[in-house]
Amino acid sequence: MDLDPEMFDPVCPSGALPFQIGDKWTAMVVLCLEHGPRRFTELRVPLRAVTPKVLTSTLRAMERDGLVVRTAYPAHPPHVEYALTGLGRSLLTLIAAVRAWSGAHLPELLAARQAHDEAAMPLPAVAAAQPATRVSGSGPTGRGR
Amino acid sequence: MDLDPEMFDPVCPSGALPFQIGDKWTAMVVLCLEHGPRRFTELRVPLRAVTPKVLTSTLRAMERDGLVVRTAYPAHPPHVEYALTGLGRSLLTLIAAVRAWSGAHLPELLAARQAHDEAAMPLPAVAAAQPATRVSGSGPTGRGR
DNA sequence: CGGTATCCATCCTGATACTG
DNA sequence: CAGTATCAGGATGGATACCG
Repeated sequence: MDLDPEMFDPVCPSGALPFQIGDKWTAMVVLCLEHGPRRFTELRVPLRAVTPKVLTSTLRAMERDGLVVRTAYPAHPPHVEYALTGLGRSLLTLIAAVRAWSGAHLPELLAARQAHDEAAMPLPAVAAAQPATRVSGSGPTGRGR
Repeated sequence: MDLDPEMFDPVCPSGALPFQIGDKWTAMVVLCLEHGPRRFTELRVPLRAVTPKVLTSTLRAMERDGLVVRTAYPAHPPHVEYALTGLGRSLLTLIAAVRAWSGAHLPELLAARQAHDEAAMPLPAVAAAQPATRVSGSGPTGRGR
């Protein structure tokens, strides 16, 4: 009917963000830089001690996409600061929208997930206690990161 | 200064969406179902022939999270329809916000990326033609899905 | 039609250790 | 301090083939 085979841009599926922004750390880095520049080690604190390798690759990709600027002050010990660009700052409102959705709907999603999991895998003790109770559950559902 | 070590919820980093929603296909499935229920095979068309295995696991996870409902009509040949729930529909406005950001800023992001890549890796012919031109570029930048 | 079953290629992330 | 180098593990996405 109205499902167009070319409905989605192959470069940017669903008109969504280039995937980098949807990765594990980018949004968090943007939030960490919201109130001003931060240093490499400062960023690692709220990011639950993400390893330097991962933080480096995240920051490099963000720099490449014009979301942050890296400033190195020639000194010993080294001093490097990361700051949001205007483009990076523009993500703040979008991230706020995501957080608003989570605040409003995440509990419902989590409840649905829990109900689904419990229906598919009833407590063994209870299931065993009710001999003829039909289960009708579907197979293993597991997924979920 | 104000970077709180517990700034981010470990269950839902950055207050962002549970990761499933950020996966490769979920947002697209939501958009495909915007105007009414669709059948399994119908969904594969705009999704660029995603393999049945991947579409199945995406839909199962969405069902688990209460984003879609699956309805099977007992008939031959089989007839199964997927429809958005209220929760799934609530994602439409969020996805619209994402698309709006892309429309407004993606060109800028892509331009920054291209400029960065060209600066790091100038055309060999041009570079070779200018003997003493300093390059100063940083190392290999590659990433980018 | 609407899936499953296998196998496979990455990709991403992380732990650990070392350096200018 | 701000990274880089190496190695390893797991999850994701996909190709291909088969089934009720």
